[in-house]
Amino acid sequence: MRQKPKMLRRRQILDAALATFAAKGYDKTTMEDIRVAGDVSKGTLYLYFDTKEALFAAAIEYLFGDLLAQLEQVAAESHVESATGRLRAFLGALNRMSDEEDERIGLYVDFFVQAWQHDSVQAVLADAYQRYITVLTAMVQQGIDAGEFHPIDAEIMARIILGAMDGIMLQKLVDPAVDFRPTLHELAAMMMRCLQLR
Amino acid sequence: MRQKPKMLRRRQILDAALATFAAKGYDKTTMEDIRVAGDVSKGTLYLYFDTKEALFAAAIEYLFGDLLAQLEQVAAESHVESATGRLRAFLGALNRMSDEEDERIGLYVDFFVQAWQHDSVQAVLADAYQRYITVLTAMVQQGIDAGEFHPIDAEIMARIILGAMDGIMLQKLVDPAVDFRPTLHELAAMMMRCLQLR
Amino acid sequence: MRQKPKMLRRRQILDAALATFAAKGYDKTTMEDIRVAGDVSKGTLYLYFDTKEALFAAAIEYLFGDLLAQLEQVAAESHVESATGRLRAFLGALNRMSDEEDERIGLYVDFFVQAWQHDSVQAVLADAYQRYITVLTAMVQQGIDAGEFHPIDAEIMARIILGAMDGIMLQKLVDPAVDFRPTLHELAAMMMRCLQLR
Amino acid sequence: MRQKPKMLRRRQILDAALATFAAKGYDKTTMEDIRVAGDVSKGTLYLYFDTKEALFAAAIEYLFGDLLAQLEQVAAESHVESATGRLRAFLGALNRMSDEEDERIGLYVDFFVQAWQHDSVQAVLADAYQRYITVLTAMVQQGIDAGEFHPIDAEIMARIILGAMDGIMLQKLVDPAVDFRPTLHELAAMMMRCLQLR
DNA sequence: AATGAATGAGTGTTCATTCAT
DNA sequence: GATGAATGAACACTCATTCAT
Repeated sequence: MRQKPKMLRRRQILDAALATFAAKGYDKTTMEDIRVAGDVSKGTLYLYFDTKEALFAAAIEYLFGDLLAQLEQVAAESHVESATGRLRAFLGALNRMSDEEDERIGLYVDFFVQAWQHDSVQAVLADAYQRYITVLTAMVQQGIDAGEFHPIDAEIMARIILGAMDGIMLQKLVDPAVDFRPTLHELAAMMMRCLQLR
Repeated sequence: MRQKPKMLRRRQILDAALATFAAKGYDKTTMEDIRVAGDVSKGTLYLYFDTKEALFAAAIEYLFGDLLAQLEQVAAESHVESATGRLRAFLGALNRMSDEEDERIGLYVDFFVQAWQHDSVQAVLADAYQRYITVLTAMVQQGIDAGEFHPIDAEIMARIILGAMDGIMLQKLVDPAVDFRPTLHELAAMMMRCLQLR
Repeated sequence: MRQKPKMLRRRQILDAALATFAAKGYDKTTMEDIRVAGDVSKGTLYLYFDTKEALFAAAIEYLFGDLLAQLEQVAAESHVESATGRLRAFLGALNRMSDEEDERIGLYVDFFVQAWQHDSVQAVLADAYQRYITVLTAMVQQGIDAGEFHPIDAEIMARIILGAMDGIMLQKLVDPAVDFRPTLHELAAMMMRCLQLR
Repeated sequence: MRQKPKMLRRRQILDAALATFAAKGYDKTTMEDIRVAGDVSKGTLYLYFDTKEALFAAAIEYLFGDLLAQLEQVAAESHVESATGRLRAFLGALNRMSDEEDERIGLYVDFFVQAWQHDSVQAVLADAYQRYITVLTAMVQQGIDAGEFHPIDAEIMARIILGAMDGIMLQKLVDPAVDFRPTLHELAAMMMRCLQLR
């Protein structure tokens, strides 16, 4: 195939990898599957990524890259509303994202399993997760500082919220028929209720 | 090897399988690993379980077997206290169990990933998960019926609680240094606060 | 294939490996080649030898095994003759062996090259070579002690003799048409002449 | 990169190739290794040499080129001494060269192994080896003609001497700790002793 | 019931070589 | 002439599963 700008080719591979990992999981995905999905040669795959593990880690980074940057910016910029309003909006955004990622839940959970087994994956996922936690912790803390929320430990709160969302989506793997949206919605409402001072 | 009562031999294999799956995850565990851990021959392994997948599913069932029966009994029997007190006790029991299962978190998450990929695993895990949900839903419902809790959807509440616990433990895979006990503890407290009528 | 006594199967593989290594050299020989030559399955190959390198090392050991044992016994037993006569007989035996190993010269040289690159091969070859040196050194030393030979350093003499034989055979790889027998013969004669006291 | 006179670029590649082949052997050396060592592009490599095999053959030629020309000249020119003195000097020179080539012994032996497998390598090595033999044969013959040496077959003598030197160095691959200089020295002395008429 | 030797399809990875720029 | 991205055939090795004993 013709030469392409390196970054374009890289994306092409990462997109193929993500699609395949999302469909079959890390272990059942073969480099051959990715090769076919990405319409690249085996050699090219290894030209861009040293190992399957490295490709997986890169795919995680790639997937969370824009997403997190976006979230961080949103969290940093919105000066207008009350902390309450902003957190509510943020949770709404997270919920909407979860909706759209319906198909990728297996992949997300696989991230954790592979992080458990491969240090390089753990490093990347830890970084991404920490960024989620940091953003959410900051939002909660602002609410506390503004006197809008109960003075609880903001990071614990952040971990509860993110964990709960992940865990609820987990259920989809056990019963794909389940619609987790009402549960996520109720979770967000409940969290707000718990946080707010009366 | 001397013949053993079938059930004993079965347990021996399941224990070995659980220990190995818990250490290396489903995919990196080989039947040979299990053979060694269980001090059985290859042939015997297949005498008791048709495939690796079937062994994994059986291991899930085995692991949750006693546990769930116990929980269900506890939930059914304890007449004494208020619904509030009983739920509190139940959550406490769950938390304590989670503590002790520290080492098996990876395995638990792997259950979900394999359920995603293998129908037979999904069937078993779905059953176990449903039993958790059912028990917890019942306890919440009793509180509502007794006028102690807000009249929310009991199953959604159950799903939030179990999901949150799972999701919080998930974080351990990303950062093994994290101590999730305070988070779990705070979660339980918050759930009770949200539920209770004032 | 039917089960065979382990040692028989092992030999079957080693014979196939030796034949293939001798024909194509270590690097150009694939495990598949050996599999075919030995009429075994891939899996069986690895059941008996962990890696290609280990199989190569085992093949060296196997090849020199009987041979060296034989030589050592010959050297130890023949009480009858003079040291001169015995050394002459020994060199004659070595020459005859070299003759018959015509086809394997490439393999022998490959032993050295692979020993250079792989420690495990080096270890095995070093052991075999040392045994040759030890036997030959002993024979020379006996001649010196008996007053039949010049009092030179026996091990250096042994190294010269063995080295010269190897080096002369080396020439066959450069020009397969060359007949190294007269050269080997002359070498033996010359060595005897140099050693003997007049 | 700037254009260089063709021959300079060629040497740059050959030097890189020799260094790499000497370190890792023919088969473990990749064209990429040579590319890096030579600071050239992949394309340029193939611009100067059609295949890896051709590059190896060219490297052999390059390595022996000056060396042999030098030796041949030395052999042809030195009219002064007796044949005995000249052969002694020649062997001394060879021994000194061997000393310095300590690091390249693996490579030299690999020449023979690759010659065994690749005709093109064999052709080049055969040529170089023949030149060694020719030079040495001539020197021995001169000694015979001058009545200084026993009237033996000069070429056989040459083959014994060169072979012995090669074979003694071979031992270094089996035990890198061995110091072959005393052995080489003793070999030269012994050869002179055998040759000379008393 | 129990064994463990045997299997072979399948996997991640390498590397000499090509060719559009 | 020089480049380096792209290729794909080939390789060593793995492992779930079978079956003769």
